[in-house]
Amino acid sequence: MARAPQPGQRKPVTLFDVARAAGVSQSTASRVINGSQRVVNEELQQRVLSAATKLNYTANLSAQTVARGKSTTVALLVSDIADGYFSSMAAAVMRAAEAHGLRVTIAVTERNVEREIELVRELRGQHARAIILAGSGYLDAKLTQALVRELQMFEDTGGTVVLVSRSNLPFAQVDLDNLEGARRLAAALVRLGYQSFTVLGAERTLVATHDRVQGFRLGLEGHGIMLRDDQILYSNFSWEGGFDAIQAMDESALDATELIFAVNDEMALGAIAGLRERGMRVPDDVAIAGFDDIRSLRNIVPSLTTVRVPVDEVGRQAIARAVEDGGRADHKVVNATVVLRDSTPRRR
Amino acid sequence: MARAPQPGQRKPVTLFDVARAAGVSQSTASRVINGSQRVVNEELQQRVLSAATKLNYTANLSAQTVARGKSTTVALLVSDIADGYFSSMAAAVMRAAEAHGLRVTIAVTERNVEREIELVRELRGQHARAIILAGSGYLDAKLTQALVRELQMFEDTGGTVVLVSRSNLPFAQVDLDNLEGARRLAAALVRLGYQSFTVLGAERTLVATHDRVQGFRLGLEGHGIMLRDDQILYSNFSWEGGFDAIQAMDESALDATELIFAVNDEMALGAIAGLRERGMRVPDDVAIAGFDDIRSLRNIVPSLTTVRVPVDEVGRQAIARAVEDGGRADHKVVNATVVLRDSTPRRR
DNA sequence: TTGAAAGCGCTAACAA
DNA sequence: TTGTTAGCGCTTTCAA
Repeated sequence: MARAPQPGQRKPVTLFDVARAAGVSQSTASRVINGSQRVVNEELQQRVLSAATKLNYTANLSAQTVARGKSTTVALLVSDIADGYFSSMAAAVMRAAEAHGLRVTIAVTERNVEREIELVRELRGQHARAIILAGSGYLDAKLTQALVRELQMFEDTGGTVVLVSRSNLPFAQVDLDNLEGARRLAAALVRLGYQSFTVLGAERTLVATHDRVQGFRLGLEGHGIMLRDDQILYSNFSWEGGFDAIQAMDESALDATELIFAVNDEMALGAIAGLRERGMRVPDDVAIAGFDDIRSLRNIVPSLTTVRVPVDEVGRQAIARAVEDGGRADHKVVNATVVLRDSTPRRR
Repeated sequence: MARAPQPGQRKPVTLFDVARAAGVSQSTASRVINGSQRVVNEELQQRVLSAATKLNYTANLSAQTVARGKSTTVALLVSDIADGYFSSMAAAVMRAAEAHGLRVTIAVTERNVEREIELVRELRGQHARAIILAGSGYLDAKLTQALVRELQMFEDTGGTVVLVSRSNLPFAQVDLDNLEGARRLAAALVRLGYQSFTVLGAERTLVATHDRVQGFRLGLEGHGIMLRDDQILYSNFSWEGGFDAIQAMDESALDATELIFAVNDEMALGAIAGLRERGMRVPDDVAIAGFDDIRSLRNIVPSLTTVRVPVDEVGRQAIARAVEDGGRADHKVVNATVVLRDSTPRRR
């Protein structure tokens, strides 16, 4: 039953009101305003439109969603919206979505798979058109299984799942060539004369960082340099992770390192802060490289060598996958390109 | 009429299905699951709950919104989600919202009032519980008027409008003490020995930046230093704005400047890049200070003097205003605190 | 305490 | 081309 409008609250103008004002049926008004295939008489069209304007009508999205059984909203799941990488990604996805007349709602997983699963459940209830999962992407078999189940249920009810930079799951994907990017970076650094490395990895269970570590290792091996396991330090996928990892390094290991590769820029920046704290200069005492090319790098001196991820392209591709409903398990790889800067000068 | 489910698509489980499985009426199921005031028999309660779990039921939010005539979603309007200030604000608002069981949808205005107005219209259609307007806030009378009209219509249909750091409109507000913060910063800088200043303002029409410029001016005047109009440079409220402003400064003006105050950190960082380009060092050749204390400042060397805006507190206050429906035109001021760092060393 | 039934605003199949 | 009407999934009043 209708609840009584609160005192001081006006009932919103509905399509019914518009139809009455224009002297047509509600269906005709619907056809004119929210555009169906059917064609409507020019004059009625005008009458409806001007009635809508006069009454200041706006469509009730929820009602449309209920009636149509599907919405025009895609959900973007990120770990942390305050992180430079994810906020750029969000901006890119929103830009791309607009071109398709889609709304984007952002949800934050806080790097927590349980929460991720819960969010997917909620989004199923919201009839989201698609879910774009950016970031995280754990290798943990059990949790992944639960997540996959939930995602599958989402697709069963008509939604599309798009994975960004996280592999091995049976859904549409936009992949970064993390492996190739890191491999080429390693090769370029060796060519610059670097010989001894320390890698700052993130949680082993993260697919993307795993690939970046592997790629870097392969790149070195391609030039006959072996990366020992004790030259890989695992930490959190964040600024703090990079900072802490450096703080925890012992003196001799640090001294033996010519270059530190952090699997993402935030970690690299944290590492730089950590090095500064320990009285070491970049690149004089140790060189450093990151991955992502986040926007805030433009403020860093010396400029940071990194691998650029074209977020705009990633956003476009993610939305493209989200709207093509046929493309289940469709796969698209976006290239990442090495950007050499001052933090890794030519050696000797 | 019901559309036929697409091949391969399962119809989502509805409350009706749950009720039938539990052998109760739909109303009872509704009361159990989506909690009304009414009390339900313990045993039925269990039956409904277990049926829901077994069937993997999730409520259809849109349907709830339609039936209830109001939603649990608050909308956050920001200029640019990739901007460090706004993405932190978004994170803070989302955190605060969760504690109240509210969803947040983020919309991007691209610093465009027309777009802002359009978004508010849409949100009225979506029955958003509240709209939080962060950033921008123009002084332009005509556009502001149109925006206010739209916001008023939003409130007329039962929503709450919350303005963050933008004044003089008849809605609930969370205000930063931009004026006081800037005033205290100026005072602190004079005490450090600075005497000649250049201010990088943003579009004159932005309320927040206007207050920051005024506050800074007042702070200087308090110590007998006058800020001439030609010592205030107006530019865009962004990194590029700061960069460009410095590029455009003439040599003599730059030489005469001991300290540059940019009305936000992004501009300050842009300005630093601009100075670097012109071969000037910070703080040796010129000191610099910003406003906001955005997260990425932790990567900046020398560290940047600024005025800290406690975004978490702002987010909490904004959500608090959003939920208390009585509080129309309620007003809350959040303090900003001066943080002196290496970019403004003691002079002489 | 429970259920039947009306209604939220909108869409779409069907008949005219 | 237009209108009538049933229905989307849910809430809530009202009567039992």
